Amino acid sequence: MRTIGEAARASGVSAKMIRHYESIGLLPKVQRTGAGYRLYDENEVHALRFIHRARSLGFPLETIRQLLALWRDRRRSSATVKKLATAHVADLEAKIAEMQSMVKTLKHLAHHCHGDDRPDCPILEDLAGSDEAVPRQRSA
Amino acid sequence: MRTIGEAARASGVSAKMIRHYESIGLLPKVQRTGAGYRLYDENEVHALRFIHRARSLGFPLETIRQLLALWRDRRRSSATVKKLATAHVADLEAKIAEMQSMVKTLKHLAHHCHGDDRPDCPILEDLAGSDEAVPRQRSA
DNA sequence: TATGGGGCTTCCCATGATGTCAAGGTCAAG
DNA sequence: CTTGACCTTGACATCATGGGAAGCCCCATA
Repeated sequence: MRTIGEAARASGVSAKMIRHYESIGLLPKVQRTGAGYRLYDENEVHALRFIHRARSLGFPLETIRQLLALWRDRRRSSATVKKLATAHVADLEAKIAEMQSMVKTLKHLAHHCHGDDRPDCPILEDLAGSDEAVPRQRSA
Repeated sequence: MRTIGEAARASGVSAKMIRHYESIGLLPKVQRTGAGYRLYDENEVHALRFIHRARSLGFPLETIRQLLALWRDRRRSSATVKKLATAHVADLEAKIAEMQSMVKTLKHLAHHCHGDDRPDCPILEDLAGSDEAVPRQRSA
């Protein structure tokens, strides 16, 4: 039986987050000492490590909730787990693609920016709407 | 002069966000009608478009604040702008690398997961700490 | 002119995951 | 008994955005 601080150190999840996970029902309420201190046994610390690892792979807490349930369910099908993982991979890849597109654009713009004392800058021109830059009050 | 809804449609920034940007001082307070309706002129809509574009490139609002100031400063140096952009690119690339590492691990795990009715699943094994899975109460 | 619909106002709450800070109780060692 | 480390809860911050409620305003149409 460990206190929350010990469980935090043993799992890599901060005490703050352990309490938070409990408050949102990701973890069950654990035993308490007479003074109200939380006490964690080996199984609970193991679940914390599970969460920590899942977070490090970017899984959102809601998915981790499902993963934990599957982990505990001896009758689970690996297909269910795999679906969650591949869906997460798709999410990640979508975000990566979006960011790569940003990087591409930004690098292109930065490449054409002198980066000296002069004020002229293709980056600002792009942001300002290069193809429509400061239209002199198009009477609309 | 446009109302907030018109400015939103013209800029791509939601009315909700326009108000928010004003409240955090990203945008100056604009003119109001007698009834309290905000009114936007062409310059202000232009600034909104600027923000919209910058957000689409992933710039955080604090950086956009600086970019707006530079945009308005005729005595700016393009070097300053370029620094902001390249720093942002570095941020993006760091996040991309992190996510790519997640994807790599997840794909590897998923590849070895049967994805059928059986419960055995390398993904869960990894999360559970494959190399240390359920240590029978290591008396610590 | 009355009424309705749509737009505007402000304010509060929620998201997702985490952190910081504060005020107070507790425990163990000295 | 004091001190310091640890625990408790709760509020607030981050970052950018959305949703919704309550209420006022404006215009068009019947």
